[in-house]
Amino acid sequence: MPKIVTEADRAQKRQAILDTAAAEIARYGYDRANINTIAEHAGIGRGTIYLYFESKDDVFGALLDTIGKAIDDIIQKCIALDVPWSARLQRLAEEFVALAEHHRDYFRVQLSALHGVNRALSAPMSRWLGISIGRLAQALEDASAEGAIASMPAETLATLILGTLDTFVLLPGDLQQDADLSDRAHTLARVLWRGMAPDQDVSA
Amino acid sequence: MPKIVTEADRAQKRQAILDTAAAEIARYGYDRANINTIAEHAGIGRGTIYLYFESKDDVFGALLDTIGKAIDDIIQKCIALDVPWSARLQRLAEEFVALAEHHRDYFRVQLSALHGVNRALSAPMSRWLGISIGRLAQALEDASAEGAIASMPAETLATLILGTLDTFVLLPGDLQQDADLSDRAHTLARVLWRGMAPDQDVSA
Amino acid sequence: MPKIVTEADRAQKRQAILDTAAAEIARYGYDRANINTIAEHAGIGRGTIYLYFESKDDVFGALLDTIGKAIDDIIQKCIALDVPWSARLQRLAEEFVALAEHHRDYFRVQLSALHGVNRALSAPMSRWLGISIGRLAQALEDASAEGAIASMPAETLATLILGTLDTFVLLPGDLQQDADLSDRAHTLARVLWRGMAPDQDVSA
Amino acid sequence: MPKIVTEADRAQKRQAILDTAAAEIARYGYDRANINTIAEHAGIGRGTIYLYFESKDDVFGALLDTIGKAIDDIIQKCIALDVPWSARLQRLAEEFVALAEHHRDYFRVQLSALHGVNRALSAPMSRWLGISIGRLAQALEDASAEGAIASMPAETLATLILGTLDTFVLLPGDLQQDADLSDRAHTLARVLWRGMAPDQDVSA
DNA sequence: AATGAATGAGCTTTCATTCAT
DNA sequence: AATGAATGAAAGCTCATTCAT
Repeated sequence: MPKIVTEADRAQKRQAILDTAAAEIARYGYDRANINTIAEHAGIGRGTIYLYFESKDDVFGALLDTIGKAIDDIIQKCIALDVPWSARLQRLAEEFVALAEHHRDYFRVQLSALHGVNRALSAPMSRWLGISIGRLAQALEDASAEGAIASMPAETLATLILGTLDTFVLLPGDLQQDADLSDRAHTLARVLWRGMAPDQDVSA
Repeated sequence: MPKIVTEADRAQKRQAILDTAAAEIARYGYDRANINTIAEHAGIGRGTIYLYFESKDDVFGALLDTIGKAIDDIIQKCIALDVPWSARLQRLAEEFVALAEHHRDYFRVQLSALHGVNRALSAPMSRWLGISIGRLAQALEDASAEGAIASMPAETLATLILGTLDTFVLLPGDLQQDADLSDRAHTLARVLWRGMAPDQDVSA
Repeated sequence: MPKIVTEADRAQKRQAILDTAAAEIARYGYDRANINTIAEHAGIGRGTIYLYFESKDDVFGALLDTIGKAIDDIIQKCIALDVPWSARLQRLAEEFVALAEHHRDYFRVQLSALHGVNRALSAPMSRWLGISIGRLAQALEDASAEGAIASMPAETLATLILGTLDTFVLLPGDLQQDADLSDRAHTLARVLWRGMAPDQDVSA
Repeated sequence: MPKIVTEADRAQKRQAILDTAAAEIARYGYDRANINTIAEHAGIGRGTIYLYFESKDDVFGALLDTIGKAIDDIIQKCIALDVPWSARLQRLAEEFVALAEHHRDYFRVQLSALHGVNRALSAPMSRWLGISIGRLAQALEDASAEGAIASMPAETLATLILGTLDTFVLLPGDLQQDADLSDRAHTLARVLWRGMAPDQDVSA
């Protein structure tokens, strides 16, 4: 009788590979992260990775999907909150910080994809970011129509917000700045809100 | 009889190598940009690069210095302007856009260094960014003391501004958004200014 | 309670594996034919093959025995026929063509063994071919003594006949020549017979 | 000043690689012949092979061209001889034997290509063989029209002759038969000639 | 007895770097 | 000073084989 491997076992191992890959990519960048090391750190054989993924690029692609989705989930959740926009921004910043604290690798990999490697690989990441930006832009447009925020080009504003958040959760660490990331997030949310609040309302 | 090569010749060839390297790295990322191709495109022999640089990493390091300095020059110039802060921000954004238009490669390489490759290589870039941020933070601190801008943690604000600018000049292109970059820069400066203006003054 | 597997079951499964292996090897050559695919096409588990054979080479060896024996059987049968040598040659060619039509894979594998792979693997095939050639040479020697064929070095003649037949049943297909294989076999037998007939008798 | 490498130097090294490759392929077959070993035996670095050839397949292709051409040259030369066909056959057999003695590897590689490896690789060899067979067939057709040989399907006869020659120069060695190859060639030519001579003339 | 997930040796290929010229 | 032919370490990937179930 064959060894029985449930779908859940497979999914779990797959995730373990992705986690290890994320750590490696975060540390060395995509090109230098190597399959041998990933396998070793994941505690599995070199060939095993190829039972779960078609190629190194496939590992990367799966990883980007996981990450892109995780970030998009945050966007979706925050813009759907039934609170004032200033609070939504606040929450958005907090959620990014939380994700960065649990999965700092995610942002490293995301930015590595956007900026560090060849075009082919940046495509999946751009796709997710495009989706998230579109989603946020739509919400901002609606808010603007209701007078909840100042009147501004929604897509530009959405790009600004998400681009800023992505960069912001990593930069302080990279630059070895020591102030607390949550405090920084608070400042960030405050500046963003003041920047986009309707003219009569800059409280926050 | 040794060929006579003036210091100016050397500097010029060195710069030519750096320019070609920037283009290659911007296109393929650091790891995939290859020395053979760089030499070929620079119109020199493969070995010649090693007369001007110690290694591929050394080329990269020199490039990052050039870029870091170019950006730092912009910061220095803009914060020294004798105009209101709202105008300085405006100018800063414009200068970034101008640099991005003349040397789009620079930002690609900068972000590739910060996010795409291994830590060792990101160090020189971080150093320059740290310098620029420190410089801007100091100016913001002074402005804050004079009441020219709202009271906020200066380093965080400086990090936010520069991080945002860096990302912002590339993201729209990457995402194939089609609005004009200058228009976007205008919006960006406006949001930033509103975000950091003293409470009584949010005009811009 | 162990599953009951009769000797006949074993033999049958063994043969199924050999047949599948023959097809794979014929299509891709020995080295590129892979055990995974063979198992899959044979409808059994990957490890099961190793219950029937020691290794990939062992599968190949067993296959070559099957093939070598099949060809040797033809030789034996044809030289034992109670008809003139011209007719025996004719029959030999027909039988080769028939085998090639039912088991084209066999000749592919045979030639792959003789010419395509390493020496170790060609040994079993050479052994069989040696046996067949020896058998045919003996018969030719006898025929020569009786004056039924021209006087010629028997081993050389036997090698010529079998070598020619082996090659001949595959070459036209490989070269995409379109004339009928049976017609070709007829011509082949005729040429061979004329070539070896006693001087006074070149009819055929 | 760059190292000066003449076209002749290049051609010579290229040929050295091909010779080594031929030996390796002859010994192990295409798939098991490996670039590492070829480089090692050729006394050059692994990467150097790739300065002369695009890939392993390219090495193989170049080799097949060399071999196919060498054999085709023999055909061309022999059928152009101004001697009776019996002598041309004799000469053909001798030339094949001579080539086999100087370049035994060639025939090994040729047959390895035809029979041992995947279709893609057998294509170039089939092409050459097709050319040679076409050439010989045409000459036989003419001879037949003039009554210099018996009336027979020319293409089939040409295939038979070349297929037989190819196989024949290797088989005795493979089978460790010890009779002299030249003697064998003589017998082969004699049988072939008797087989195809016009009816009134079977002398040789 | 049968399975197939897991393994890792071994392959082809790339490319930063060296060094004879 | 300049070159580019040569190198070999290192990477991604395949597949015969093992072994827990």
